[in-house]
Amino acid sequence: MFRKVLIVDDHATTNDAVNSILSNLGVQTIQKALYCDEANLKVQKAVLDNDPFDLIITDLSFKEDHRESTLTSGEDLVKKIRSTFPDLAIIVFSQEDHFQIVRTLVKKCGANAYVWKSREGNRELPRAIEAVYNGDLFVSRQLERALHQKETTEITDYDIQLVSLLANGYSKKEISSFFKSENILPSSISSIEKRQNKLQDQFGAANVTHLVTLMKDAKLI
Amino acid sequence: MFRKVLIVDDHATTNDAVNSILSNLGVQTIQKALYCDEANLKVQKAVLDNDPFDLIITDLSFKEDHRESTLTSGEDLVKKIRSTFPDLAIIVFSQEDHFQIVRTLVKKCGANAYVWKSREGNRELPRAIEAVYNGDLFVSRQLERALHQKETTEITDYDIQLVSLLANGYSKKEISSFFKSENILPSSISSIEKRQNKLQDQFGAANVTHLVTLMKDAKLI
DNA sequence: CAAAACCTTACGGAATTCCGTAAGGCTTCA
DNA sequence: TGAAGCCTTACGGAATTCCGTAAGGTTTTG
Repeated sequence: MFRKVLIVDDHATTNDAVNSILSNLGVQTIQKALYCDEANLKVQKAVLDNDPFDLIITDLSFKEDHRESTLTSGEDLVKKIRSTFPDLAIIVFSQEDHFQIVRTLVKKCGANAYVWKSREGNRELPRAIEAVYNGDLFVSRQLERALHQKETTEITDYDIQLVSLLANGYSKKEISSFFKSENILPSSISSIEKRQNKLQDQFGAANVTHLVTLMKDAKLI
Repeated sequence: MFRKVLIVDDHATTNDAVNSILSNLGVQTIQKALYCDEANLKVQKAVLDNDPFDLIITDLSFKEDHRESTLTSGEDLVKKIRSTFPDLAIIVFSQEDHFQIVRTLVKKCGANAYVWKSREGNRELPRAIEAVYNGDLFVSRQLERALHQKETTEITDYDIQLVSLLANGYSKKEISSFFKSENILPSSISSIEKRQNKLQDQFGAANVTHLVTLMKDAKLI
């Protein structure tokens, strides 16, 4: 079983519950961090002390507070840990359930498991810990389709960036200029308009404001 | 101390942690509900059995699932319980922290306490339970200003309804017609335009799409 | 290799939004 | 009681978006 585990969550209730699960599994050393920078520091310090963590269980969303942060989300933390410590096992334990987020965390950011903080979360987390310890990938049953189903109308990073810019108040003219300056293709106003129309059809949105609403509800932006 | 308590939360980890806190406080009977309709049913059944609950601790947001629901949020549940059982103590235990939501839950919906699921949530919850048992109102220290500070540029229900309609893809023309048909004043296109401009200034939004984004981020819509 | 399909870009007209000004009514204050 | 301030509504012009069509290039398919 894992020897030394770090729990990263800013909800004390979650920390206590995960602590119990780890104790029941026989994990010897359990530490906690309440925000991402603290977690990153603890991981680095542990390596310097020649007593590294071998598992991290982290949430994705953290409450912003007065601290200056370089890592503001669980996703940032997962990326950072994966790039710095390629062998450190990472379990994401979050209530976020959108397929795009799951796919990103597991396929792009390199998490070893994604456990949905659902009603069955307490039962799935021990299973995820065992699976990851055995070298297996684990994703909550309800979210497995996120990794397998190939959607014919996939949302691309370009789409997300485009709608994010629209959501942040930029006009299509301004976005076109920005894309041209950043060498992001396609960059014409017409193309942006057509891509937006495509997304509106896909989401059944009446206009761009509605599209932004639907994509925020789906947590794509 | 409270005799019989119902915990309403769809996160098993939270349920377990709150369960521990209540046991430590000497609460004899603790039951759980994973969604709002289940909670409402349990409360009604307990009254019929002549063994009612005297406290409910509930989250606000619940994951939608396949069930047909009449109560889809903690706010719905709080309103329902307060209108049906005026003396049943209600504690809201949520990670939602926007002042408007706190004000609504406590002042309009009649919750006896609002505890923020923050890093100090585990320490504040026992204090909230004691305070409510003693007949006092309790709100997490960081959110107390929600009840006291009188904002000069308060967001009204009209504003929220207006922006919700904009967010859902309706044009100002359509909204004007809708307001006229529902006898909601003011209802002219000009007034709607001016009210939207006022909100855009207030939030520092570049356009209506940006306003919707900022108000969703603030969880006002 | 050629045709079909799709993407990018441009264009123009209709529709809507943005922006500022103005008039009348209501509320507040001196 | 009257003036000042604010709100609601209307109006018009400028700017932007919406919508459809078209041309050229690229990719896919037979």
